[in-house]
Amino acid sequence: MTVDPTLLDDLEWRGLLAHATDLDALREALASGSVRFYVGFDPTAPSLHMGNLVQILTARRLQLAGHTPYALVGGATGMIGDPKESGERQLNSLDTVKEWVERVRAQIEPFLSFEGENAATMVNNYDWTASLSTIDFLRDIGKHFPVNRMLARDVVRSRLDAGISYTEFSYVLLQSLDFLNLFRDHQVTLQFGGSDQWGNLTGGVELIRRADGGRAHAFATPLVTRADGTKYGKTEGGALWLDPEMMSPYGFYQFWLNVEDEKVGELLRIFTFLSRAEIEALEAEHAEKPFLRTGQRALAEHVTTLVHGAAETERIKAASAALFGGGDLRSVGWSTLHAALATARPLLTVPADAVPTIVDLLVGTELVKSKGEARRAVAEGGAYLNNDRVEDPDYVPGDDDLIEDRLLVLRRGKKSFAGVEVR
RNA sequence: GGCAGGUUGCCCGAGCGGCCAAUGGGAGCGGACUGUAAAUCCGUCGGCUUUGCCUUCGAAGGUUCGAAUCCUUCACCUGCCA
Repeated sequence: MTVDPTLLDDLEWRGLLAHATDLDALREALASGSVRFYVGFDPTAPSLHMGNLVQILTARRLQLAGHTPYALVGGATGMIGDPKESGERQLNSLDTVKEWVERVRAQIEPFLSFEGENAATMVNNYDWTASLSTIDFLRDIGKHFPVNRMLARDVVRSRLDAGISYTEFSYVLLQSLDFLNLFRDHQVTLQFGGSDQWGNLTGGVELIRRADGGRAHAFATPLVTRADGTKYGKTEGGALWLDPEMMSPYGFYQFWLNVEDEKVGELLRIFTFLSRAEIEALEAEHAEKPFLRTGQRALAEHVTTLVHGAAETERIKAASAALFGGGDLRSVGWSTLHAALATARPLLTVPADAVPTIVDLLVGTELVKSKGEARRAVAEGGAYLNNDRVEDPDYVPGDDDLIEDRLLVLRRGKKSFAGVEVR
């Protein structure tokens, strides 16, 4: 298998190397042939999200460069829980973890190739962890972990006041054991993960050295944050899920389209497979004519295509054009408009002989959470019917408001649309 | 173990018997400006059958015409002394 010698430089240029063990040694290893590497995903939710996508795409980059992926789902580690600063995790039942493992597995698979010389392999750490005896675990693994070192880790230290269970404290041993097992049984010599995983990554490298005298490598990808340094999804609607049931592909596309100017270049590097030349061209164009939002459009299109496919992305682009086009909605055409609104969120159907007030429609379409909020939206001038501001909270749409006799387009603020079908 | 203090809306944090759905800041939301960006300014920010009513100020009781504010018990947290 021939490998792409420029891989590491490309990763570096894309800003994907936040931390790494000896870079020169890693460069040498990657140049000498197809390296077996692994990246793990714990089933902490029914779906992976934007943060995990960084790892998935990075794994794909390595595979495209000729290296051999082992994608690990954490059936075992998901039962324990990686310590996080905000506090102790709630343990999930075995059934829940098993279900989530399958969902996560299905989300990863489309991004990797399971054929050819460097075919990917899926593994589940439950397979080699579940049967491990406590005695063996403590003797063979635990002996290599000095508690004083474990206590010095940032996450652990940050939890010492609030408290941390022995369960979570032990997590690093399990993840390190994964690396050791894959090293022994599959000659896996590289692990990467998010920068919050750095301690766990080096834990594995160190265990391999202590237990087997082996040499392994690790690197961490950066945490993707907003321009002001806060986490994406932390404050607003929640995480950016990859599952279309948990986050509509339309909402997913809109997220990328609305990214801040100063983040576009960085995100194009991390989340697309566009070449360096292509990205630099986009950045140049964006710098010159930022109002065209060329970078955001390219970003939204490419990432949405990666996650939801080209056909879905085309539908979303058409929907976005219809809703944000700025022209007369009546000229868009019923079927296009209907599809566009349905893409944004489920349509509300109301009987023609009992059309509710604008306030009730806002609540019914879930554009607002309560009637109070709906009244406020109207008072603030943030409620629109067919792109015209509505000022009377008791307004009841009449026949003249219907587009092609059966459709109402509701809008809350600048960006949130909902369709109402009258029949 | 002793002494002192704290627990308020999404977060931080005022209030210390009626004028309190509760000051202020942040986040969020809306408007203006713009480019479905950022910054800025303005507004808004528990619910409802909305000139009023209902549920909120750690939990449960109590005092009072009336409590987030006073008393009692309980739970948790933080300082100081052992």
